[in-house]
Amino acid sequence: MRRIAHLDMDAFFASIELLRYPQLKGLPVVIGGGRRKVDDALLTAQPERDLRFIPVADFPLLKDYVGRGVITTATYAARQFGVGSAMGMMKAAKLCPQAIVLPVDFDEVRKYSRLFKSTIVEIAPQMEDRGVDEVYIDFTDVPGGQREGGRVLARLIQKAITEATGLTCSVGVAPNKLLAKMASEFNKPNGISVVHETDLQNKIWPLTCRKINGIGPKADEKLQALGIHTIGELAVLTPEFLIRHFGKATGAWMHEVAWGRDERPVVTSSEPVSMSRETTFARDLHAVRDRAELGNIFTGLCIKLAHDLASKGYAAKTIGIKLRYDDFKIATRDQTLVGHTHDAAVIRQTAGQCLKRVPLGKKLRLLGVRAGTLEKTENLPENPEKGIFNASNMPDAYIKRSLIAPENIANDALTRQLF
DNA sequence: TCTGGGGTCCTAGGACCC
DNA sequence: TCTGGGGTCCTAGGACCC
Repeated sequence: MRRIAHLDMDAFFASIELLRYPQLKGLPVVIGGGRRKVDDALLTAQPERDLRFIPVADFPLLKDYVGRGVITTATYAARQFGVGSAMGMMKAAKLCPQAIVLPVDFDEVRKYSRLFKSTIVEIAPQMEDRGVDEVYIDFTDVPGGQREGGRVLARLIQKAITEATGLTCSVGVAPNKLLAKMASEFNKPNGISVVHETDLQNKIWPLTCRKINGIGPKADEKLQALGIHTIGELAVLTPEFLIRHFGKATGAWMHEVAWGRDERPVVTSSEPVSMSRETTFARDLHAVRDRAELGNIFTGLCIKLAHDLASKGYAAKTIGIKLRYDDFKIATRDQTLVGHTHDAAVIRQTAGQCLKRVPLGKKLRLLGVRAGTLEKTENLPENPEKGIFNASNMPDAYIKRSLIAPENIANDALTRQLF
């Protein structure tokens, strides 16, 4: 019988900090940043990390440090105050003034991430990576994986992870990934939950539709408008009805998941589809008035992206940009090249072409550069005509095929001058 | 005091090729 | 020459997830 586990680490980022600073145990702590700048500012301001154990309220320059940052995670003590991940840092500070703010230590997070995953793989080799703190594990063919519906193996893995890392995790075991993911939420923290097909009515159907991995705020809003709140209510609807309201693929999928059906395999390895770098500015910038600053940031992003690609051994055939305006509206443009590149100059030039096709009247909040249609560098031919482009061997007609109407390319003096 | 950064997948129209 | 259909690529936007 197929047994799939979903495992996620409990308050991963926060727990790592608590491990390092046990004196914070039981106190409300919010871990934030996301922006390197914030982290750097905090570390510069308080090189002795102990000095940072100051409540947010006593942090007069907080805004300068956290700026537009959001919370990555919060300890359970902080969550009591309604503080949660993805919340703006300043809002969290208001909700819980006694909270202590710490920056994310990404190197440390990666270290623990590798550690807990390698611990799992030694016990159960079929593991799917779902981010720094989450995995799926196929228990089906692991010795003992069927005992007590998977509970015995879950307990073994949980214990091994705690021994190796000092951290706790929650595990859900079920017939498939969909149900395993929901099950891992049932008993947090440090819990195990086993779900069988027969539990569908009593354990799954009472849950809100939002608990389904794949139903987000938009789909939920539509369902609410139709009077559907729980998964049980969703299960009653015919596929035809759902297809009428949500389209062919989504409608059919919704019906399947409401009945707890999911045949997706546990995928142990995959190739990246795209890589990107983006940054939210400390203040909104204008393409004309803040030209120099914007240009520097833009070039910096291209250089970082080129470095990411090269260091991971990939080259990209599609280069794109992403803008977020001050009103939070997003625009993207991309362009496909005749060959692949991981060269910063080529990326910068192509991304610059993209920028010419986007309205630049409004102030900008975010700028991003993206590389898509990736190929392993080692799989590309040596011949520069088809292989890897850099600034010196790039052909004049390096754009794959122009599907962009000329009138959509700004060619006025100002735009030419800018990019 | 609004709302980070890095991803995946899907849709949809038009171009283009056979 | 006309007509149509299928398949794939390119681009833009959007939903969703960690």
